[in-house]
Amino acid sequence: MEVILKRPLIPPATNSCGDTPDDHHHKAVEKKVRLGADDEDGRGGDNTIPKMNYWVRQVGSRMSSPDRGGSKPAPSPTQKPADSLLNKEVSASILLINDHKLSPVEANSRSSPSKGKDFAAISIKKEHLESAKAEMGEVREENERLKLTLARIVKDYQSLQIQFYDIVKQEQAKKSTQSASSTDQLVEEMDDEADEMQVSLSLGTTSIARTGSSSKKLLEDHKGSSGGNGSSKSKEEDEEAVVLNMKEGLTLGLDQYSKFEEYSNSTGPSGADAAVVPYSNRSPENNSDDRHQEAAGNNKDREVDQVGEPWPPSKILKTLRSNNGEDEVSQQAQAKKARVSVRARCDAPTMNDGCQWRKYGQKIAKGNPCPRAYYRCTVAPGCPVRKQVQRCAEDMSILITTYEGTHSHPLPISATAMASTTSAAACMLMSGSSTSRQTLMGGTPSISTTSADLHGLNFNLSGVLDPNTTSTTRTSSASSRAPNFYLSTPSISSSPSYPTITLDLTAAPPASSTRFLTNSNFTTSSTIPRFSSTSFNFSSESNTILPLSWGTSSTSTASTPSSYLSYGSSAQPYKSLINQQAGTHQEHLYLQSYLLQNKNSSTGPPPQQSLTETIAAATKVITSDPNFRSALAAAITSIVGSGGGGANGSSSSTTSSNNITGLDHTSSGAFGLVHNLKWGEQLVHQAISTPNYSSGTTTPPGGNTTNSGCAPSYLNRSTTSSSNNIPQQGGNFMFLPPALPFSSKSASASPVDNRDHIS
DNA sequence: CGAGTTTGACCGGCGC
DNA sequence: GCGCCGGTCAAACTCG
Repeated sequence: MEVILKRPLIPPATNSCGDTPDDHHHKAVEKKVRLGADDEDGRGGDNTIPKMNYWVRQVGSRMSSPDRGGSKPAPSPTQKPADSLLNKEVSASILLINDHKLSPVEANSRSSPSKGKDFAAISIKKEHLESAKAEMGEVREENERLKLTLARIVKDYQSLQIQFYDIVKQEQAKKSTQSASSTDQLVEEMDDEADEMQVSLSLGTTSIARTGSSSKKLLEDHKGSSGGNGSSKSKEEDEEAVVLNMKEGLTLGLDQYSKFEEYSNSTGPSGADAAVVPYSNRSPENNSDDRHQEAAGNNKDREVDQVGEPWPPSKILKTLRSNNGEDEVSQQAQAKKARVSVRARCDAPTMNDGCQWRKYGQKIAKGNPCPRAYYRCTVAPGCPVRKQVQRCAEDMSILITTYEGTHSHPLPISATAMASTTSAAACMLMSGSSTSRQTLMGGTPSISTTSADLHGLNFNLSGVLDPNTTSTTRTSSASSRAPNFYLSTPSISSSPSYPTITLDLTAAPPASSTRFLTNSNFTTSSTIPRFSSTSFNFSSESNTILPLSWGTSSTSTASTPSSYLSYGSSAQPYKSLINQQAGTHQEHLYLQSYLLQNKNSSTGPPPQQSLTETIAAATKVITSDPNFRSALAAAITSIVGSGGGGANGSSSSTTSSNNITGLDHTSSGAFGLVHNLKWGEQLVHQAISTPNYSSGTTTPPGGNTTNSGCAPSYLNRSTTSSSNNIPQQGGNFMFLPPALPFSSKSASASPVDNRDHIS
């Protein structure tokens, strides 16, 4: 499986366009195999068709991307999976034809004017056609080979997993004669092992709900059998569940952290009898269960278990300890308390990350004159995610936002970047990062500090200190001197009970810092909402801080006091997804394009970069953790595809629509894909039902209407710019008009925080 | 009037 | 046991 997933990640040799026929070859094969996997799934669930459309759309976008001059319309949104597969065949041929720059029709039509002169050309074109056909045949052959390989691997995996569960069952049957607690422990261990087994396989967009529920179902079955009533669940059912589970795991997603939480939930107050709550079916009340354990006895009357029975906090802990053992408790507690801290220069009260937050408290923390504000996610009731916002004591321009928890709801697209980044960081934090460091260092272990020069940014995995303490200031000053992108590990954190990973966005390489200061007045066609500025200062050394306009407004709202994020104000808020699809055709550009971009940065105007890419790069580093590397690889590759767009931008050295197109493709595509990977099923759900978000903030004290809150500039790009630059490719996604527009009023702009500026 | 913010009080964890 | 501290609650308040 992994071979298939990793396949497109192999950076092929690129031509001047950063794309190769071989590149196409890989993509076509990979996508087709992907479809084949879905076909084998054979269930045709709700998530299947959108996935198909997604892949089909990718091919379609390639066909008609502007720089390729294709014109074939993409398949219809209602295209069925079988048609999609058929379309793959057609697409492969078209792709190959595109590689040779001419379609057969073009070859015929253009050959008429001067026949004698063009005779050689025609023959050449015929040769191209022949070679294209030959390549098509190769693609088909390799497709078949890969399908066979996939089938064989699936089969092997099935048999292995069946054997595994048989062994587990046998052991369980033995141990069932012993104490019940030991049985539970075995089941937990089995759960762990099963989850571990799935890490490499459960790359599933499907996932959280179905994989989780099915595995839980399996575990329930085992539990039931251990209790003496297991005969009701046959082995065949178990195996079926295993197979189902495994097949679902073929898709790509990032659900480990969520799974971890779910797992935690399943080991809740009632121990082995805990109700299993599928992730997607969690009600807010169920979600509040997270808080039960997270709080671990924090507050008085809110401890209600899933059947409504009150559980005193102490009892929860006691039960947890008795059922799972101290280690597991601590592990869960750690997982619950994993935090991701984002440091960024931001003049606005809070960093607008696309989510809605409600402030529920404020406290003066020790060692920092600036109060720390506590926010709770209000996108969905009961969402356990909290964030703390505090200004750095030494540098008031640095805003430290610490996220905790995982969203229990589909996220607005504008929020997916930060959410995926923080989630990935939390995953890395919880899964251990030593190996990832090695990976980054090309196999050289480095405990204290590891850096990777990626995308022109220096990434440091270092023992940076907890941002929530005074030691953060040392980090800040350090980052000021050494423009590194810090990903701190909790190993040296001064608050060991809260392992925190820090994404330090305050620093940038001096040589390229100007790129982050680019004032991106995109001049596009008049209908496109224009950003007055999407600049974002990452440089802590240069004090040339441009006015930040995170929550930039569209042309229609530019004169209004409140500024809106483009996501909400855009007429077609979901087009970013389309861009995403269109943009992923450059996913193979990977690192080279960025390196190229860096090389070219001195010769041309600075390319448009944004926090998008920085966060994306951070995600890259974060997810280099082996547990998630394979799952995230595609996402990161896509993210780096934004570098491809940037590279194009640097070469074209304009802010023309083409350039913007590249940015749109890539930035939105990057995070859209991340989102798609991580919340794959939710993505579809989102595209259909997620309410429109206008998460802009209120006007800051300065009265700058475009300077509203720190929001990554990609939030603007990914949405506003997509109005008419990107061909829609027939729209394989169904984008319904937002039914529930969120208020544009900020939930996070706080006068208190404004006071921070004064102080 | 509802939604969001403010702010003093309260609680639990932790170190001494 | 006591005090400190981080985190949270909830009534009062503000604002649109």
